[in-house]
This record gives sequence, C-alpha cells and structure tokens, in this order.
Amino acid sequence: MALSNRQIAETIRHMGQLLEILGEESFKVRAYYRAAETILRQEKPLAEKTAAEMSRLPGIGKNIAAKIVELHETGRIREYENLRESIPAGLVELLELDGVGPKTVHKLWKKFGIVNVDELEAAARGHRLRSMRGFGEKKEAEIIRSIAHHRHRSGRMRRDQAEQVIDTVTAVLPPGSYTVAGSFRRGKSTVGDIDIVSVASPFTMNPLLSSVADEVIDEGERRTSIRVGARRVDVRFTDRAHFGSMLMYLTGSKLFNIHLRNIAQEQGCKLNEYGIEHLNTGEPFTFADEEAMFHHLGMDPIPPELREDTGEIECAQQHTLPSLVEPGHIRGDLHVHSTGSDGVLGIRDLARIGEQRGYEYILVTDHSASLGVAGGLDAHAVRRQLHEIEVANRDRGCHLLAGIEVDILGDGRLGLPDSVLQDLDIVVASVHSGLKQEQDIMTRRIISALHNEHVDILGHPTGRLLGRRPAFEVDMARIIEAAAETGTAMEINASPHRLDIDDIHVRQAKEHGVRMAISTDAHRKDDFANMRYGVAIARRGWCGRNDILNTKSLNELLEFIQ
DNA sequence: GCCGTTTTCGGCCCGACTGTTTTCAGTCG
Repeated sequence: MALSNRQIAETIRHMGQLLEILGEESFKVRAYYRAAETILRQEKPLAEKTAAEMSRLPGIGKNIAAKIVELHETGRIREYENLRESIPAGLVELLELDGVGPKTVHKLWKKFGIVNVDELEAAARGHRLRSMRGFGEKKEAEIIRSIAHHRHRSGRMRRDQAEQVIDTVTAVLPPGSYTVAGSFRRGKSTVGDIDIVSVASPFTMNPLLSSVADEVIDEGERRTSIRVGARRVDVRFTDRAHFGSMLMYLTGSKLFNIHLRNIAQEQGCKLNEYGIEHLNTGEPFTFADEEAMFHHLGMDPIPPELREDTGEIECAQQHTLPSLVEPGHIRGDLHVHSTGSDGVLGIRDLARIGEQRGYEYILVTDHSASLGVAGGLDAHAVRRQLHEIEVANRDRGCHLLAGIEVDILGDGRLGLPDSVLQDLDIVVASVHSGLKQEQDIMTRRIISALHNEHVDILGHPTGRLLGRRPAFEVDMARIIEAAAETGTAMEINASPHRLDIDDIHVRQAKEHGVRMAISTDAHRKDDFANMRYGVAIARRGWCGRNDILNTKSLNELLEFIQ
C-alpha cells in the first residue's frame, strides 16, 4: 500500500535529524524540516504526484522530490538507509533533551561513544563529561536534570492544561502587566510551553515569577524562564512603546517570523522584537501595537490564529485576508448529552444553560442504544425524549432541537433505523467502535453513513483523544469529498480532549465548500464553555461566519438542513 | 537543500542567555 503523507513527512524529518547529528550545515537541515512541514499539509496523497509536481510545492525541490519518488517506487530511500546504518538510533532521542543540541550529541557520540539516554546519564553522574571542552559541573547537573524531565514528560499540553499553568503563574502578577502569546495565543489545539509578554519591569516580576516556579531555568532583565510543574514558561520584558513588536515576535509562529523578516529585508529593513530599523538610514521604528507594525510593512493585520506562513502573509499584502468567525457569532450548540445517555443534565437544565449563554437553540444529541457503554437511547426512548423536548419548548427561551448522536456501526449502517431518524430535527453520526479498522474500510464505512439522507453532521471525524489516542486511520480527502457531495456538515468537536477535526482538515473542508458545526459535546454544565476552543480551531482553518452551521439563526438552520 | 522581476551562485531571521569562556560556542525560541 502507498505510504501516507504523514509517513513520508516523518521519514524526511528523521533524515533532517540524522543530518543534523552528522554536523550538516543548519540551512540544509532546515530544508528537510521545512519540506516535512509542507508534506504534512498536503491534502492529496503525494503518491499521486510526479516529481515535477512535488517540486512546485514550497520547500520541496528537485532533490527531496526525487527521494520521495524513490520511496514510492522502491519502498526505501538509499541515502536514508545509509544514514540509519551509520548513526546509532538512540542519538535522535538525545536531541529532545533540554540544553542538548546537535553539536553536543555529535561530540558525545564521537568522543565518549554515548549513543542513548541511559549512557549519557551514567556518564554525567560519573563526572566523565568534564574532560570535554565546554563541559563543567553545571552542564553535567543540567543534563541530569533534563533527563529526569524528559523521562516523566508527557508531550504537549491540552489547552485546558495550558490554562491551568497560565492561571498558576498569572495569579501572582499585577493585573494588566502581562499578555499570553505563543502557540496558546495562536489557538493551537496543543501547546508546548507558555510564552508571556510583560510590560512590568523585570525587577518587580522576577521575584514574583520565582515565587511560583518549581525551578528557575534562567533569569535575566530581558527574559526569564521558569518551570511550573513539568512545563516551561518564558517571559519577555518590554515597555509599552515596544509592546507590539515584542508581542508579534513572541506569538510567532517561527516560520511566520522568518517570512516577515524576509519581507522586511526586501524593504531594506531589519525586523526584530524591538521594531523595524531602516538599514541605510539607521532610522528605528517602534510599535506600541501589532496593527501599526503590520501597516508599516504594507499589510493588513493578521489574526494570531492564521500566523503559520501558509499563505496568510500574501493575503495580508493583497488585502484579501478572510474575515474570521468570532465567538459572538455562535448562536447555538449542536452536540450535547443529557441524562438520556451519559450526560448529567436533564432536558430542562439544557434549555436553562442555553438561555444563560444567550443561545437561540441547543441540539440534544444523546447516544444511540447501540453504544452499550453510554446507555444510549433506543427507538422507544427517542420518542419519549421527543415528547420531553416538546414540553420543555413550551417555555420561552432557548429552543431545544431534537437530535441524536447515532453510532456509525462497523459496516457503515447506523445504530437506529431511518424510521426513527426521520422524526428528528438534526442527526449527528459518529464512530465509537472498531477504531482499528484498516484505512480503506474505515473510510468507506464513514462515507456510507454520510450518504444516509438523515445524517446532517459527522461527529468527531477522526476519533482522536489528544495525548491518549491517535486519530483512526481514515482518508480525510475522500471523507471531505463525500461530505461536500452529500451536503453533510463536519464537526469541529470543541472538547479540549478532542479538537477534532484539526485545523488543517478544517481548512481543506472549507475549501471544498463543506460547512462546519462547532460543537462542545457537553456532558456537564462546564463543558459548554469549551466552545471557545472550537472557535479558535475554526479560525485557524480560515473559516468565516458563513462557513459555520451554528452561526445561523434557528430558522436559517432548519431551512438549511432540509 | 531551496530559491531567484537585481541572482542559477550565494545567500539563507535574529537575539537572549548560560557556561566556561579570556572572546565565544551552543542552545533555544
């Protein structure tokens, strides 16, 4: 079977890591990493492209295209095999240690024969590293510390976990003295570390930061880094006159920053976190806010969620940035559970919560009975709930819509018969079982559900649980095509545990004219507030108000669904 | 390795901080 784009990207990335350990120049290494990024973002399988077509993609040239073709035709890349033979496999893991980069890995390997984390730890504890130039007591201690962190670290944080870290840190800071930047501000579904811009002086802030830190990694007048729990928090200090350029710098992404600096260079300027400087005249420009800096560069302000260097900079220059959906546009929730299945809220509770949130409608979507674990609704229970909803709707306020989250069974049939589904306002269909099916079977299974005339929304389309369970194998390009063809909406599940589908697929779906439903999948009251996470993902997927089903009024929604 | 309305060769973002340095390399974001 042809390799997936993800597998190809992993291979190219791994090649970059191996070259880095060998001591290849950084630009060549970066070229591999950049190519891997591009490959990940491709919608169509690269297997269908020729070398010439591939080399038209940004960051992929003749050489890497040839390697991908070789991989398709022979199942391997000769150069990659050679690299793997000459470099011990455990060395790549050493790159993941804080404070250990490619130069250090290379030296450890060549000078001490260290090829994995265990050997490095033994050498550091035995004080054997000190004979190496640039290594002393502190460096050894740092390595022992970062190995400990590495061992009990659990990857990136979910957004709700990131918020906990932010709350811990900002609880001791003066209100108004800080702004959270980084990937958190860009709305990413997971966050590596926390970046904060502070307009208060380091002399006031550093003691406060130390007081909440489990470890002070480094402390300076321009930047301080601390560890809170297992998480790194970086704080940059600035004054209000330079706030815009500092916030822009710290918000990133890295590729976005590099591209922006290239543009500044073309304009004869140097761009950094302190502003823009004209190289000829030496004239400095400072920016108190990001908007002013964008305008200086001749472009429209780019929302943080779009700053990934995937075309937004060109749009900003041509004044064609999309107008993105906002939290205030959301008029209802299209996936919530009640005590009818595994939720804790009664039908009337749902209506009350909807009213409190200012929603026009809430779609009640309990599980269908086929999902034994959740104690779902059978045909009889569906009719009983329909009646209950009807009664609740006699009170004015948030309108409850009758729906279901019906199982997509292993063979693509649904967990309830059409005779039941046809009485419901809106039907969400989701996969909950048989997650290990082979890709083609899973894909056809979902497509067959999309072709059921009663199915309106595909729930959590990849089934991923962030940090716990990967997305199941599915050909998303075919799913998106089928959704477009059948007029089925796709869910952006706003639970911070899911955020499914991800932003890359949202953008692909949007480009095919597929509508998205941003839904919380709420099981209890607090879950309704997760809507904001879903809106951020929609924005990262370039969605405007009209791309989102639940920005419609109740009447528009029902008309659209018919 | 990629890229190019000044370039097919010679560039490739820019700065903070640490440790072990007597002027800087390495790492990080």
